[in-house]
Amino acid sequence: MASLQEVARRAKVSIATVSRVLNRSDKVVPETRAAVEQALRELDYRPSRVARRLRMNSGRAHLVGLIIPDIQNPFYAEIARGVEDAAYAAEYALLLCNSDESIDKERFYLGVMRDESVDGIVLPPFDETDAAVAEFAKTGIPIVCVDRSLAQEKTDLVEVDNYRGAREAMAHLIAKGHKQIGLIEGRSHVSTSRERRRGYLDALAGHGLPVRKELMRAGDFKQESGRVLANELLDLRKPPTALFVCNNLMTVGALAALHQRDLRVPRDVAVVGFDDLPWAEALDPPPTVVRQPAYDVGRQAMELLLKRITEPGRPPVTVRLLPELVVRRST
Amino acid sequence: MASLQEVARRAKVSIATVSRVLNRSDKVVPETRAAVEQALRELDYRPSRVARRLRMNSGRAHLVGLIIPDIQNPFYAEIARGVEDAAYAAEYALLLCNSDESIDKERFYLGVMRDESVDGIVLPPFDETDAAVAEFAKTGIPIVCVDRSLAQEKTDLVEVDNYRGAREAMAHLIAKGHKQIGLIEGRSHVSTSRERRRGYLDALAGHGLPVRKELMRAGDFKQESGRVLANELLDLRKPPTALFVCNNLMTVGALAALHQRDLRVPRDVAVVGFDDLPWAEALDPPPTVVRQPAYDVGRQAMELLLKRITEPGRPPVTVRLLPELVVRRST
DNA sequence: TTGTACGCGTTATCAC
DNA sequence: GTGATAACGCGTACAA
Repeated sequence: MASLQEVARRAKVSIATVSRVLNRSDKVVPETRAAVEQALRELDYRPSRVARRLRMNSGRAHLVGLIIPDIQNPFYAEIARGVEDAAYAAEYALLLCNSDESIDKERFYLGVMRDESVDGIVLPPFDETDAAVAEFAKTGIPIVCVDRSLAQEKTDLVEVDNYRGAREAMAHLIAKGHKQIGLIEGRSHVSTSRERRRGYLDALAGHGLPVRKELMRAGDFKQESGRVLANELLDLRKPPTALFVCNNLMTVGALAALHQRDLRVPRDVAVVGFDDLPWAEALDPPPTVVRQPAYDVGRQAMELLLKRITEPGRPPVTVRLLPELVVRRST
Repeated sequence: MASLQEVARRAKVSIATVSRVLNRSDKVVPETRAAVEQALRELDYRPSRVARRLRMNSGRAHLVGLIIPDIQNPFYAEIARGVEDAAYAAEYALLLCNSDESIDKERFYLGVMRDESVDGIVLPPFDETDAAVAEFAKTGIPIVCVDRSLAQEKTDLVEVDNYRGAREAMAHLIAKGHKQIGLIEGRSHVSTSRERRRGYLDALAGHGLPVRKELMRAGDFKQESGRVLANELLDLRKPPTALFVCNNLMTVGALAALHQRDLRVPRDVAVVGFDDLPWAEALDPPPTVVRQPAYDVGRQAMELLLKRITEPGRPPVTVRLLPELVVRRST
């Protein structure tokens, strides 16, 4: 709780000198430096990050924000962990918020970020046209998008090659002989959904398979919608023999629906999910998934943010990481 | 980015008046109030949380810290979610940190909390004698412990009745006919470990079963130690017929070990874990666990913290929630 | 009822 | 080399 003032008094110097000892390697004669350092130790002085933040223009708060839909979703937890580790390594603290896939909550938290004068934020935008984020971008506070991209604003971005992941998933299903493949995607204005759908459609076309519109359903990334939509698909007169489900929670929901109908996976219906699941090996059956390198997404996003903070003029960069098809026993 | 200064200029009043309009319902004549409010709107004024924090003694930062071992552990993710929801409801922001069960990382982050002048923190202490937390408590910044308690300091605390949970788990196992029950606990200086071990021992004694020291192993709460210790137990000349594993990650590790040895659960070895697992129903086999109400732990902790912030003199409170034995198919 | 002025703890720019 | 001192944005005694 000791302030510069008190340290200065104890060391019988001015606060300017103390500050110099702390920050700049300005000219300070060894004796006074020693005296100051002793006072610093004796009082267990620690600079107030708050006062520092108030004084500085920006970029030195050593604080960044992370806004994600839900920390309980392992995909975002993994991203968060990547961000946090990179932040810790650079001695940055992290303001974490859960937006619940709600644009209003996201807007509220963006306000908090602004009011806290964070050095920058990391987030997956609500969708491609996210007005709250676009508006926030105008403040000049650095933004790094993860997972999902923005249509208008060009910001730093770390994403995964969703198109490729979808193509691989579909190629795998098709190689297994499936011709009627159901798609359960997320909200359709989200860039990841768009890309995965494109992969789905191109894969069908590439293998000379017809597109059946009724086999394509859009949910909201949550478990319940996976369950509901899987049931809808299975109620079709000509139901799909395989499901391509576009995120982890919806995959769990879809599997639950299959389970409840006593359908055997993969014999009756095969399933490929997007996003890996924790302890996938312990699941019944272990699901085949397109694994995203979520930890790296988070880590690299934070590193990009740090770069932008120190070098604001740098043109925005897009990092695209590769997903990986992990074949297990649901296909 | 507009400051009080600018709003005042625009409304042709002093900053004091603007501040009054914003904060206190002080006497401000309707006309000037209207003028100020218009200026506020026109400039899209938002108070700087940083400046406010610097000015105020404490308790009004609307910022709290949460330090947990690992956000990727679903138990802590659930607590975090509970804390965050309660914080959001009160318009508090959350500084989140992962301590990785490392006392040094915890100490580092406690420093950050102090430097950030948070209104309070929520955390499960490293162990009962956690010196870093004890030291932090001296700053007077409110602390609410969750999950684990402190031996010396008396702080607000939200915990689960671990003893009772352990007794129920053991009673269940014993009722199934098991007499050789292995215990895989966490670090032994942690309050939860102590209580669960006590439950294990008392259950044995209560049913007239002998204690075999070699059946009791202490790990570090992480998955790998669950695997290693399960293997050690199974390598015993007289191996246990059932395992009581004291947290979620170690349970997963233990199940993996059993799997790898091609042992059937529960036929060859039965398993009860502490902490529920996400998608437990989809696991093979769905594990019997002692479920902790983690979300409520987090929510109530945050609510306790808010109470303490507004009423610092209040004597510390302990809230003890009940766990629940969820019988599934690993026993 | 409203305005002036101070202080919160820093950093940085001047003088000396 | 070192020391005053002016910001940063806000809340609040105190004066008007």
